[in-house]
Amino acid sequence: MADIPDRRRRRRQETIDEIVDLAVEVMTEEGVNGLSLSEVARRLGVKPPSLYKYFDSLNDLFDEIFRRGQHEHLEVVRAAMTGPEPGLTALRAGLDASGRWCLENRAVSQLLFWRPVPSFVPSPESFEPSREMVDLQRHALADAVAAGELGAAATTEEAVLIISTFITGVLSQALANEPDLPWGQGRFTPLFPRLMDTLPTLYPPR
Amino acid sequence: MADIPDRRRRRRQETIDEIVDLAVEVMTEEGVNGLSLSEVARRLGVKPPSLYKYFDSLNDLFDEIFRRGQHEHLEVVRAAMTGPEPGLTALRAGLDASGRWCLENRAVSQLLFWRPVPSFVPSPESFEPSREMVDLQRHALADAVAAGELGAAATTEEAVLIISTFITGVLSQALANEPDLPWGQGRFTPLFPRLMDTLPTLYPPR
DNA sequence: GTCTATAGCCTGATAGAC
DNA sequence: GTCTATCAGGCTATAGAC
Repeated sequence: MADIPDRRRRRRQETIDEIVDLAVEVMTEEGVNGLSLSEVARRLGVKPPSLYKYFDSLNDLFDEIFRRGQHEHLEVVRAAMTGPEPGLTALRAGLDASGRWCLENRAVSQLLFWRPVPSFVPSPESFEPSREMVDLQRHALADAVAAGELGAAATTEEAVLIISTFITGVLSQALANEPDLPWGQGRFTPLFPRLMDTLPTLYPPR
Repeated sequence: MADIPDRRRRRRQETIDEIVDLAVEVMTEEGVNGLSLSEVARRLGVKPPSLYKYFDSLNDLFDEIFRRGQHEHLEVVRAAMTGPEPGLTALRAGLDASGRWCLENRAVSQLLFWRPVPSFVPSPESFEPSREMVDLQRHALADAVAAGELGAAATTEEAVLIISTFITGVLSQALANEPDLPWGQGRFTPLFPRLMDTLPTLYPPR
């Protein structure tokens, strides 16, 4: 009988997962702030009040989606960067994986990177993965400098910002204008490799 | 007495302008799809049904905001490009004006370039200014090639896309992370000149 | 954990008097 | 052109029975 609490907790966790998945579905179809608890309840086959046993408010649900999104995105990028040769190769692999993930998770990406819901403010701890992300890129750039792929200036704040501008620009246009095409297809995402190729001229190794 | 219809029309036009201005205010405060006719009516000091004398539906109001936004943005860019020397200088002046306008009109920019309201589909004729915009850039690039500032490859579709990626990337990050800073301040918008400087290495004149 | 019931809002839109 | 009145529905969130 001692395992009954465990089973309960597991069931509860499964329900929470299901709610989050359905919520992401709704956001994808109706827009990020088209999310409503009632619609999620409808799809879960449950009445709206029942959801309040799992989330205290709509804002809490947003926060959980945000938190999971940040975490998943970070892990995808980290995984993609650990295999390949350090430096520029790893950096490109990571950003490539980021782009792919963002287009496979459009609604969540918009929540993470566009802030389309002014009333939703992510909790401070939700930002931790985003700091780690910058660290990953900084490290890859430092490796690239050490390997002679880039000049020393590539370890500045500016370099990180320029790289994130490349990926943000490509993704923003793809999400807005070609929302149904995966990474690598269409007019915009193929620009990314071309833009990354300019890094050695922006930060020439001496 | 023959001018009474004129005065009526003028009054009507003024009211329409006022509605649009208030709607943009609401979008700025509550998010693009936080716009509601009731809130506009409240601010106009009028009951919601009265607005239906001016717009048939919320969608029509969105469309008018979209149409005006496209038009105003195009004219701002065109004006900025006609003064200076043709070629790269004009191109940079135009994009600079575009960035400035977008940050001064954040909500409208989001409506124009991010499509955060899936249920809103702009009418086809609203897209005309956007085609003209591309033409302006194409012309400037052609001038730059003729002046020997860039290589012939700068007249390709790719060049236009890369330039729009630069401005989109910078603006997306500024709008999401530094929504209160004007063009030229903060961490992101100062990257733009730096990015434009890379054009001659991307498309080297021969 | 689920439900019904409900409070207390909000919304877009229409009909018809003035 | 403005209003009142109203429809018909949406929403978040809570209280309390089962």
